Amino acid sequence: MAGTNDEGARLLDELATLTELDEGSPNAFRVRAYQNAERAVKGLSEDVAGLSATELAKVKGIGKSIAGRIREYVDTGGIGKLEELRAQHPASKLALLEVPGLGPKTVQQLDDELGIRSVEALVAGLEDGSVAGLEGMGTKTIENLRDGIEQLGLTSKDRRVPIATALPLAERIVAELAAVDAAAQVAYAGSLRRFREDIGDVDVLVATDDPGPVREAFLAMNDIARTIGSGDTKTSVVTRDGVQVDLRLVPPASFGAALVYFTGSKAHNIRLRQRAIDRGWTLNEYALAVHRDDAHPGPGVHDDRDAEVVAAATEQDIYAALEMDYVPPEAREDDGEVELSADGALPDLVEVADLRGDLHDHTDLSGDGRDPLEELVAAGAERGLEYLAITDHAEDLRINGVSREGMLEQRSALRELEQERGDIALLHGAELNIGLDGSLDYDDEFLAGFDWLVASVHSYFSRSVEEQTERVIAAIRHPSVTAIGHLTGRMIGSRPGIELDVGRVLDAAAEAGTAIEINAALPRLDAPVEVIREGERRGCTFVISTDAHGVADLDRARFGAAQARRARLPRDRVANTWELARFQDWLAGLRGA
DNA sequence: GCCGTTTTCGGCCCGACTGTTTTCAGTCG
Repeated sequence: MAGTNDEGARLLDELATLTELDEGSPNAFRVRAYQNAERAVKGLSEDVAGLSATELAKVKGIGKSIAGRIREYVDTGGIGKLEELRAQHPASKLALLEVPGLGPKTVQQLDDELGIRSVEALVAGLEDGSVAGLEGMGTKTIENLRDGIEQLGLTSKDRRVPIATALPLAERIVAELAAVDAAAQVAYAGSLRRFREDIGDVDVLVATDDPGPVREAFLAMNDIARTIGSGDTKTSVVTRDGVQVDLRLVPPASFGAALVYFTGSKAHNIRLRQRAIDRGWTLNEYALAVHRDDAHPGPGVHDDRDAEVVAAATEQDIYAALEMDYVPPEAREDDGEVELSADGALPDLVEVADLRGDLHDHTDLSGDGRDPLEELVAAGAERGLEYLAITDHAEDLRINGVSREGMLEQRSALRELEQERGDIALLHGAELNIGLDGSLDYDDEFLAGFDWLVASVHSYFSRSVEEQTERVIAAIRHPSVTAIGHLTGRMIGSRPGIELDVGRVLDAAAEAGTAIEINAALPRLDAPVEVIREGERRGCTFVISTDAHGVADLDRARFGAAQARRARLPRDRVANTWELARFQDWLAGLRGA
């Protein structure tokens, strides 16, 4: 899908970094222009290869010059300007920007005055004292650079933590701090709150008038290995797992403004501030307030008497003041949501409470499930589910698949249980294994006896795009298959997904009516956001499933809803938000067709 | 380098922190 767009965006990113170094300032407007163009290219649904320079220049964020560079890349495979910059600033010099405390100015100074163009050369310069001779290099700076180099790779910005690690950590910290009396409100923010699949560091925000006890409670937590720094408003630590956590302490009246600010994304915030400026206001982490040039309170002083506050206490207040619909954190990436919310055109997005059914659940009948049928069903009913599909692994999965006899026994037990309870509709299903050739477990007649069938890939992850696409499409087109489970099979941070021709797969799913699962397990979050978006454009139906292997897993439905919001998927495209009658009608049509 | 119901020039988001200086530059998020 749009391979040239990905590569084009990557080249623009490199152009931005090299230009930053070349211009010596991260705020050089040319740098931001490249970064904006990069995001514009990423957000395009068409392939840049098919667009003329004139068409490209019409895209917001891309002007005449960058349009020309993109065409140059499409036509020749490279960009002259980029080659030029690469020659001037070798990759080893770019790596210096990764050293904490080194920015473009200092990197250029090191090169100009000492010819230092790599981390190795910097280490040598620190050893022999030549760096210490530079202007502005005091003993503290030298020490920080030494420490920074040592930490490279440990807590550097490049180290990405999978959401499955970061989110439980953040929730543990939030729970612990919420128990402190002085903490009025506690939340995690940053890219984690935006539900990115991997994050750099964890940001935790606490509203308090009395920072001392909050900070103490934080520093006393078991998870913490060492403290990087601690001030009145910010404390940074590294956990035993090597995850950096920043604690931010803000006045309660500013909590909403701080939450917006620290949730980001940076690009989204810039758009909000622009809207503030357009209205004669200014937006920062303390408040949305009337802008006054003559009333600069000075650094560190934020006296509300000096500025007329328009909104600050809640995020909702701030968005409302900016004449926007509230934008859920997952959608704050500045890829169209600002315009949509300003126009009142954001689609209705999925909340966990909208999920009436769960359609991928394992009991202890298959080897990897933990809880018996009765307990899982009871737990589903307790959580307010109106329908539940039991989908144990079918016989092809050698380790823990279920025989025909086992399935039939489960079916009668399930029908009986449904009658007895009367408070939840039960579907008898299975999770089928998609073989390398697209074949499925059992035979067609036996498959037709199930109410709901999820087909998923569990093996042969490294095959050609063509093979993978064909096997998945074969499963999609099978008349008894109702959904495709964890489409790519990826495990975030540890296993890449299978390579698919996503467009062909999604078109086949849209045509057959087979639903695409949004698997809510944090290590999976599969289908990925880009695939969901593409599927929405191509007319696919989705289901959000917990893939529960035990009662507790039912609670991760909220992660599936978050993934759907991140993809900005309209609620009505998710079949398990539908009331039972509508869901059953749809299912009957799907299986009868 | 991009953009425009104050448009073809003159803007471009905002503040904290650090270290090094005595009023600020660079870095970071």
